[in-house]
Amino acid sequence: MEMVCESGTCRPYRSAGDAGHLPVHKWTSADMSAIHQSCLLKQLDQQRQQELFCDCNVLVEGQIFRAHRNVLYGSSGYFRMLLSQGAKDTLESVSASFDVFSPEIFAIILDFIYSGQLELNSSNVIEVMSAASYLQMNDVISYCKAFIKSFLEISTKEDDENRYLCLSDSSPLQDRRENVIEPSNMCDVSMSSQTRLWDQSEEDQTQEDFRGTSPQPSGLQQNSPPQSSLEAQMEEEQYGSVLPERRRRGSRKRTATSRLVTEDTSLIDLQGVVSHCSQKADDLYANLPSIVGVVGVFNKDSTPSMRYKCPFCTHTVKRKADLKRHLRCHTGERPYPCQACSKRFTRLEHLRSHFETIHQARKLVCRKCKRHVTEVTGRVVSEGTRKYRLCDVCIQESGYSELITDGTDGTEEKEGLLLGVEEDMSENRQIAWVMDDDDLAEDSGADLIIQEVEDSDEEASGK
DNA sequence: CTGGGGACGGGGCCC
DNA sequence: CGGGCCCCGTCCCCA
Repeated sequence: MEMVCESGTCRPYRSAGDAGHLPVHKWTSADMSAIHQSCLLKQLDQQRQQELFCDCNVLVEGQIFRAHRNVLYGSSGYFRMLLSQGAKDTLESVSASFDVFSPEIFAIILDFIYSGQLELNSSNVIEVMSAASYLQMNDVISYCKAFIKSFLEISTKEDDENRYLCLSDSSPLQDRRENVIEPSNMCDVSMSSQTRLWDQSEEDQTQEDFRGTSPQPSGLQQNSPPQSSLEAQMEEEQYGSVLPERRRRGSRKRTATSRLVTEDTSLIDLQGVVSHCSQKADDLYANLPSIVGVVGVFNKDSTPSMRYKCPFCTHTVKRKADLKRHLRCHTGERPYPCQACSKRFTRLEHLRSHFETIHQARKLVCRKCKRHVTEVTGRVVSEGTRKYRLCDVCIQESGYSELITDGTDGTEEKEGLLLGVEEDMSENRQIAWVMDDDDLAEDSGADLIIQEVEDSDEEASGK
């Protein structure tokens, strides 16, 4: 028995069970599967080019792309959602239109869907990745990330003890590049993508995710990009080996400080890439391609609204300045260090809020009884660099009253207490003492010194 | 174990 | 466009 691929591109196969013939090659099931998928994909691509059985029109900036809905369904989370909505109308042609990426970019995406060949270069990779993010094509995103990583000649970065980004001196650059995909004009991802194209279990899981988190895409309307699994994917990638402390703390989007995962090229952290390349949000922002600015949302009165899309996640913002601010959460940039405790912040207002709360006891609330106090009635208590207020009642109840000086020999008392703090701090223990408001200004950490620094500067000074 | 509060990060938007 | 305010979500700590 001889099996011949109809496309004529595959080599003939002779069954080993055929007594009359010895097998030409010893094919494994994996070979067979790959060949079958390759042949099937080629067939579908031929059908697409001949517009045979195409049941889906994709309109991109006025240009129509004909495709098969089942292929789109299997390749893109966005189309999966879109086509799921119209699943009952199986006999009617389905249309979708986009203005958020160019026809050229979509052609690259569509070629990838039908061939597994992704034509990436340095000038289109961001736009392709952005489009892939919109279309929820994680394979494409992963390979774009890999491409960028290799293109920028990046290496791994590691979290330092301060949980901030720094260059790792521990491993040679060469070693760290072993798992990097070298840049090329053609990024061949055919087998992996094809294999995943019809991976039902994964598809089910993905769809389950989309049901839970994504807004429903609508065919002819331009909506904000659906919540991609990219974010979850990136988060998962980021924290595959991230410090547990960092993972536990922080807000819902802990995107700033993370470790680059290099064991697998599919687990490449673009955010780490960007950070490692010492690109501040300003630089990143200045170099963003035009695709970042998108018209994809309609106001309530149906007028189009311009929004700016982050190239690294699905987030869109109204103002470019907000995008610039948002980019800091991807770059890990924390330009506002607290002079009192060395904690760093992405925004000046966060630093100010932190400083006033933690180091200046600006809250006129007794920390113990929560009652409102005044500058006079609320005495400032200090624990290390931390300060807070206690009302007179709570001070007496807590026994801190013994530490209050009568003003005549207060200097000695305070000096003694301060010395006591230092001694106890050396034993990793803290002791409280009471200060007047005037003491705040004298305390080394009392005045907020706003000093915008770069991470690299801070690291250098730290070393 | 659980609920409340504090600290912090991030988005929207006004000035 | 930057600064700042407000709001909300998340995490951690503590009673």
